[in-house]
Amino acid sequence: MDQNPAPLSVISVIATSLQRERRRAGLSLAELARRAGVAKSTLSQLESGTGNPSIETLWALCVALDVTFAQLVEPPEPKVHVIRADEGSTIAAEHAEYVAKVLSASPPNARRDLYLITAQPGTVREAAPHRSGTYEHVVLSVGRALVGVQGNPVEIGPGDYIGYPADVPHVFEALEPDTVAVMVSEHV
Amino acid sequence: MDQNPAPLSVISVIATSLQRERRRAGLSLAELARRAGVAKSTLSQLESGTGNPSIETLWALCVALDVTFAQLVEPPEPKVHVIRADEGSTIAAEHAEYVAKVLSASPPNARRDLYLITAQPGTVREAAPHRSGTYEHVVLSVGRALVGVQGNPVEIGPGDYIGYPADVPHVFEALEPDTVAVMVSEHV
DNA sequence: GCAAAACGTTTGTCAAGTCGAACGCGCGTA
DNA sequence: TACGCGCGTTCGACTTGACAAACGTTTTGC
Repeated sequence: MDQNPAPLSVISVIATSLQRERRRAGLSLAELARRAGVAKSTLSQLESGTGNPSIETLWALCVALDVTFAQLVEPPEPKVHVIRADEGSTIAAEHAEYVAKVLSASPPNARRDLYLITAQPGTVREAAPHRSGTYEHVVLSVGRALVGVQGNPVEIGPGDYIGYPADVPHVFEALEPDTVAVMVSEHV
Repeated sequence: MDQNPAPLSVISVIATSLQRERRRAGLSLAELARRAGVAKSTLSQLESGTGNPSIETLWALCVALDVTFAQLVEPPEPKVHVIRADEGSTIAAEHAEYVAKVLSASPPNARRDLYLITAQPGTVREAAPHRSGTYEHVVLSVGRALVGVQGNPVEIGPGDYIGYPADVPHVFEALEPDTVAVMVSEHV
């Protein structure tokens, strides 16, 4: 039932993240333990990958370190990445009237995806609701479009921004040829 | 030792989130417990706000529910939001040669910010490194620009995308008048 | 209408996390 | 050199979470 990449490594990820964030904050193990209100022995075990912290313990450490929960459980991976306008894999709809290019997906723990959308008028793209907690941001670059939740879309033009919950039916309808937009789809 | 706003509420948030996501998935308490490999008594206690789950337990539930960690610890708040091209607060640099408009900030637990950038040629915007783990995505809409880490920027044009770590010095230099770009700044 | 099953809760036992204290280590100082 | 301080680790006792089993309740099916 587990094909996930990190069943028990969650602990080791937290171990390294904890140490990384603690040092970034310039705190000693004892000092952080004091501020978070946990025993330094506990913190020592966590950073060494031993043990399986409770939520309250981890939360106290998050608060003391001023970091988010996700910062401790998701490993980083920073690299410069360029995708030219004529490169990248595109996700075409039925016709070539709606083309979405994935610029930056968010594996493995989904968070947000970044798309470049090129759409033609004449067809309405009705998207089924995505998973709960999904929210989409759209910035229109070229053209005009009707965007938003189904039944109450908003017309936007170049430079306009719209954000809307995407866990309900929503639409994207180009009103001019070669309408281009940048879309960020994120999971809460 | 706890003055934080949510010492035990973390548990209650998880309790409600857990039940919400479980029902959204159409699973019974016993069924979810079976899939996640945890005792249903444990799950029952968690959903009732009793107890303080360990990371491994919560992780198993996240995997079984196919949700992210953040989905269980952060309450949602979905609303449609529109910012017209001539609206919104802008962050101007020295002159009017670089204008960044905040489209979507990410309070309170910083995650990602969404900007619309309008820049003029002639000045190089050199940004100091942001907090560790920050990564920026840029999609160019109009014009041309040199973007990327300092010392090794990349020239991009309309439709081009570039992502780069922003916890090191980086630059944004417009090469044409009225260069427009969408930028997503996110914290890992 | 009753038996069988499923659901969610409660209880008791065992394992494990948390804590405080003691320990070894390195460093600055008298 | 010896002392004191802070660091991070290890050890024993206590507390608590995870589990399996039994419970009462509701729903399904014969």
